[in-house]
Amino acid sequence: TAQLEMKSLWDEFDELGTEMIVTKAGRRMFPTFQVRLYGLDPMADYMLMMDFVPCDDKRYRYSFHSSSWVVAGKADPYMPGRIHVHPDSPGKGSQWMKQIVSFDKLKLTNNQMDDNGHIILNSMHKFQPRFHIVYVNPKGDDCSKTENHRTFVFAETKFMAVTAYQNHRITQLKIASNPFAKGFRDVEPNDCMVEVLSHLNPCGGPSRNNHRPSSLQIIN
Amino acid sequence: TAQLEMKSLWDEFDELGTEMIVTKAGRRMFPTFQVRLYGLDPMADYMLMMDFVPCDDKRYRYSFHSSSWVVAGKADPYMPGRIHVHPDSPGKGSQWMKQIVSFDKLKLTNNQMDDNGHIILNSMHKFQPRFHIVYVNPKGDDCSKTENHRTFVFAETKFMAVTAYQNHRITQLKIASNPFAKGFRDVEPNDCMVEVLSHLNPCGGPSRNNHRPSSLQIIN
DNA sequence: TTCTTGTCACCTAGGTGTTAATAT
DNA sequence: ATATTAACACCTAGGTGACAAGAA
Repeated sequence: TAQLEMKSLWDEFDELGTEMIVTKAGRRMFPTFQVRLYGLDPMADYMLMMDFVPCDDKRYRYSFHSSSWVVAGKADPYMPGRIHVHPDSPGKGSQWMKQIVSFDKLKLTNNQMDDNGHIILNSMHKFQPRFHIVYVNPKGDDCSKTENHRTFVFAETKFMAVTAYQNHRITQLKIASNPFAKGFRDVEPNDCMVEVLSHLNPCGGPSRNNHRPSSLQIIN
Repeated sequence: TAQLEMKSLWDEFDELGTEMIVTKAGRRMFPTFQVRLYGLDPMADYMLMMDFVPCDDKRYRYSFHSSSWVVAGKADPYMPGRIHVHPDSPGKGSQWMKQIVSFDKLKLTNNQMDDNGHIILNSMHKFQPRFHIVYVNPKGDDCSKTENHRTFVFAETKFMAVTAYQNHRITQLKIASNPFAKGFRDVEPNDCMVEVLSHLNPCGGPSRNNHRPSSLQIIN
């Protein structure tokens, strides 16, 4: 069995409509897809992997008027998606279970010609990440004889691929929760941010920010 | 078989008498111990590891008068050294051979109570790094039946463990060749440095350095 | 109009030797 | 005297959204 890490953060994003940036060079996901595993055979070898499937065959655009995503036609053609194999694969069950498994090396791109092994997604399309555990048979590899593959889908991790954020509330939640975006935080985390930052370091301290004026800014 | 990477850089250090810093928190080696492997069974599993053995049972001190290391007594007691297992272990022969194997996660410490898994060394003692390839038998693990272990020693990688550099020429060579010490370079790499920097980026460009006056400094 | 691209300041994270203070 | 420690400025390396310019 597999349990999604940071589920409450994923839920917050999902309620707003998660967006993930795709770039030519490849962009990491945030939140990062992380799972905790239970019930594996400690001695057996497993491959862990992820892929992404379209949620529907529609293309979307963001309506700033209604602050929501609206259908903008039929989906662009989608090749059978690439599979991202966790770099620690193959590994023993005991190894995978003794700590959280993090897919932080996985990157998303919109470059159909990508040769860096990144996951290729169509922008303005909706995707569902999937997580796979594959049991590696040591020798007698009788294909399709035993159940050797298991797939997990966490609905709260679905997202819209974008080249630039559309929903401003998503942008703000990313800035508030992603440590690498700390440079864009305008105010110190206080009362009104508690529910957002409770997933992370609760004592983040004030941020310094010189790129834009702000009356609440703390300069030190 | 195994081939030492950056051998010419190791040789330069060895001629001066290599020194490696040990700290309580753990310090990486520089140069990093890296090898290129050949002749492994592509399908077989191997563990790759390193350990460190004393070169002698002496304790040294650096004589600034003679600019050399002199014996300063008998060696401090030395526990059987820890073994550093390469984090990609176990891995298939094909994996190990398709790229340089780098022990850049290995750290040296002088803290006898270290619980971070770092290599514990006595300061002011001389050590010889060793590299081991261990063949992992899949099932019938009859111990000491077949030769399943191989050790490589590169004499040019021996070094003195220190808490602070003693030989100033070693300090200068570290600064000139370690990218992380670029902040201490006083002059741009030019003609007289070619043989040192030929192992690294030959077009390093000038460095900016404000912590000490220098008539040759380039400010931009 | 709508979407994409490239550059940038600002971060996180962590590897350097220096230096002054401390220990032995 | 000699050896060790801890804080520090200065790097490498790379992950952020903002922004202006470009493309469709």
